[in-house]
Amino acid sequence: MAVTKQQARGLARRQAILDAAAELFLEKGFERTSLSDILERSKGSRSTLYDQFGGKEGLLRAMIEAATTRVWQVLGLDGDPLALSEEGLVTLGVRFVGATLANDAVAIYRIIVAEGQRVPGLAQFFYDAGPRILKQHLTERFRAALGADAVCPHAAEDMAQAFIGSVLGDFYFRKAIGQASVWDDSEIERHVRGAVRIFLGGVAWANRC
Amino acid sequence: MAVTKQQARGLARRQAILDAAAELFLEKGFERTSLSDILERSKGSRSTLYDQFGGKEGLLRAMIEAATTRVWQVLGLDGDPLALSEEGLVTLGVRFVGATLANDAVAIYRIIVAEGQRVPGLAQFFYDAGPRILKQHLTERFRAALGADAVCPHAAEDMAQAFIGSVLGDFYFRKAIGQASVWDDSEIERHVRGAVRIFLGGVAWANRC
DNA sequence: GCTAAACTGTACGGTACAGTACATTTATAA
DNA sequence: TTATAAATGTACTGTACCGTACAGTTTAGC
Repeated sequence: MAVTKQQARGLARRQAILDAAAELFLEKGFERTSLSDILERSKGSRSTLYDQFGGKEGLLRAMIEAATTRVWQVLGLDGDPLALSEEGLVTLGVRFVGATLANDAVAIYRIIVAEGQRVPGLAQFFYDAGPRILKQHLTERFRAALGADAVCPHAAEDMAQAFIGSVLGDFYFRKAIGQASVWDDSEIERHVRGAVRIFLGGVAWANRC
Repeated sequence: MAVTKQQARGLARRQAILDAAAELFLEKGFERTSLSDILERSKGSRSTLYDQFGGKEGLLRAMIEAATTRVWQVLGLDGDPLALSEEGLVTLGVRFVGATLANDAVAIYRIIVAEGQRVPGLAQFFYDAGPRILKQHLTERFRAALGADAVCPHAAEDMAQAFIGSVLGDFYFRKAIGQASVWDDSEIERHVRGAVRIFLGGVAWANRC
């Protein structure tokens, strides 16, 4: 067989440590989580951790790679054709904002902000596996929606960027610093609608109540 | 006299410690800066530091309050009347993006992201003294530009938020995680112009090259 | 010159924690 | 059954660093 039972046993312990690390890192941050915390929760042994990950930083890398993929694929927008209508974009925007503000996603971002400078490749991986893919995805859908009307080469990308930025507003900024962790759904929708109106029709449209 | 020479001497030492702390915290982050580092650079004494600030966390508070004010007042936009023209908004946007991406400002944000959860009031102070004031300022200027045309009560605020969000794009997000620390000015301007066009005329206008 | 405030310098207790070493136990394969 | 691979448990080392104590020195005010 491809994976022997002994190897499977190793993988199981690896996963248990990884799960505990993910919980604790996301909960308390990287610096403030000790290896003993992780070993206590995973029922694993110090030696196993070093055998599998080489140390605390290796564990961080492994955890970020797993968690980033997991958290951001929730944002994988379905392939429905994108209509450039107010209702369509408001629905999309509300879903996008909600998923982006998910606690786990923001917690990973916090860790990357704190450790990304120091750990080579961490920020790059995170960005490529998360936000970058999302932006590309949205760009493609805007390009399709524009269809033959598209003239300017950057138009679809600019649109995706403007849509993301204006719909998110400063919600993400504030959530990252731990301010007002939960917003009212209706407040988010109201904001998204305002942004979508500007996005669709420009400043003049923003004035419609 | 209001301040005796002895008190002045105290204030000078306080400032020296504060300056050194600001440099080191912004350079290496809060957790990774030791009091010994700060004392070495400020030529101060451990006892003085504890007399003046009560400890490492008190020093952080004092440093954040000083630095936030300093860094964000650079963004204090002048009071020129705001014209809702492409060129006017592009100029404003480029200046705004440049100031927001200043190394010191982003470094403070990183510290707040890392420590804001744990130190009560820190994030609140930062947000109120920085981003919040800026948003209010911009909202007022949009309200004035709209003048009597304004009908919807939230219009000016929505506009300010959408403008900030779309003009910033993901530059701030990326800079915060330490990715691509410097962008070409022309790239920023190109992006800002794309955002401004959408902002002014909606999606349809984004297609003009 | 005397007094008091402010600052200096250094030493040390206590603690937390990453990483290593190694003897022991458990599970798998032959 | 026996050999081997994998995981465990624990103890230990070395280090970093916050916070405190305290004796000594500089500086200002009268």
